[in-house]
Amino acid sequence: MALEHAILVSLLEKPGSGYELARRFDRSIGYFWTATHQQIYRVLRRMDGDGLLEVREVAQQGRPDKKEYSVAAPGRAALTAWLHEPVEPESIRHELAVKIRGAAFDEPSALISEVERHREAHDDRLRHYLAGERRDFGGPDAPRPLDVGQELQHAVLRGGIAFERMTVAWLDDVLDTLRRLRAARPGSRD
Amino acid sequence: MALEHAILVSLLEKPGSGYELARRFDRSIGYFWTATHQQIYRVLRRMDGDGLLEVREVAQQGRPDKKEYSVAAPGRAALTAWLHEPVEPESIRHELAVKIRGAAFDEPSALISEVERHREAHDDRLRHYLAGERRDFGGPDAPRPLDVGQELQHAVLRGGIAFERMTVAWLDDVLDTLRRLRAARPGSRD
DNA sequence: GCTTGCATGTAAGAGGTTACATGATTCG
DNA sequence: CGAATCATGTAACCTCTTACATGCAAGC
Repeated sequence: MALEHAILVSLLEKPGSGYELARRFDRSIGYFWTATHQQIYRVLRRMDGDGLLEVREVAQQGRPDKKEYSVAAPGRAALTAWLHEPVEPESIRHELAVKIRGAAFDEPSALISEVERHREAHDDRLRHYLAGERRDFGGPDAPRPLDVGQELQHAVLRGGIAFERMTVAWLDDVLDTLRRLRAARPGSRD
Repeated sequence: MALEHAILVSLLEKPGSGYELARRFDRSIGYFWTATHQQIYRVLRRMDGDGLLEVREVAQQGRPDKKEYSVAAPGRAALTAWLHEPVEPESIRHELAVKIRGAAFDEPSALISEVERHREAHDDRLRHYLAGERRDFGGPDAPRPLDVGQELQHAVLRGGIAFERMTVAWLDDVLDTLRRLRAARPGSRD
């Protein structure tokens, strides 16, 4: 049910339409929770039916009309209740790690280009996060004072930055390992 | 479909029953891919139906009989095909990060004990991984030579270690932030 | 006698992905 | 004139979780 809660947080930060939420789930919120527009529309309708949200039809010029959602009192109460109940620490799911272990049953060096691709993707994300940090928070050591919401958003962003940095370093380590294995068995091709 | 591939990798490393696989998914393989026994039994039956696996009924004494699965030639081919096709770099899903951003709309200090709990859980996992590394690979700088499978398993384990270490450090950072926010607003209770 | 471990499953439901569908406007 | 953006949805399908169910053996 975490999508529901992520939507509540996002709408409390700023009301918006399903379309706008879908775009946020490609960016800021999406750094730690993803969702497609189909899923978002479905959940919004359910949440509205449960009385957690308020809808306002907004007529626009030059654009289709939209439904602007905001959080109703019961929605805020639901979020508070969730914040006070413990959630289990999750384990990650990393498909690439499955591939790396699987490479032992194929040609390990054939994975090099795939791992390089992932390394670049994570490095891109890292640079993107760092740019966002400079833009929104004035760099890693923000000039205080920021408000509570900004402080917490910055703390979450620092987590994203730490994750991407760690991942890039680990994938470099994996690439070293794969190249060393290739060098040790000269019979194999890349 | 990554569960299918994780099962193929695990069965190539060592054939076993559904029950044994479920236990592996609580440990080694489970560090980067989780699955419950219900899911595993269902997928095993499907994979067997697709001809990817071989089954052998093993009678045991003092224990129920079991079905020992191993990878058939088409299963190995399916794994190889998957290894050669690119997978998309995944984004993480981190429920706790949603909570941290949501805390702006509640009492941020109320999250402290929850974050502490998660920090301890990740620290436990870290110590568990480090113990496994010493046991199975003789520590971070393994005395070479290990075989290819062990090298790759060690590389994946180093990723798990890096992830847990990064997470513990980040949660310490989050705790600092939450405590600083509490100190700045003395009216709030914990 | 009770709990834990071994071993396998069914059933229902929630959550998530992929494909398809529509229609207006703006920009190159 | 075609592609991209804004905006909302349906339908089918797959995956994953949770609850329930069974039965034997070993150890406390």
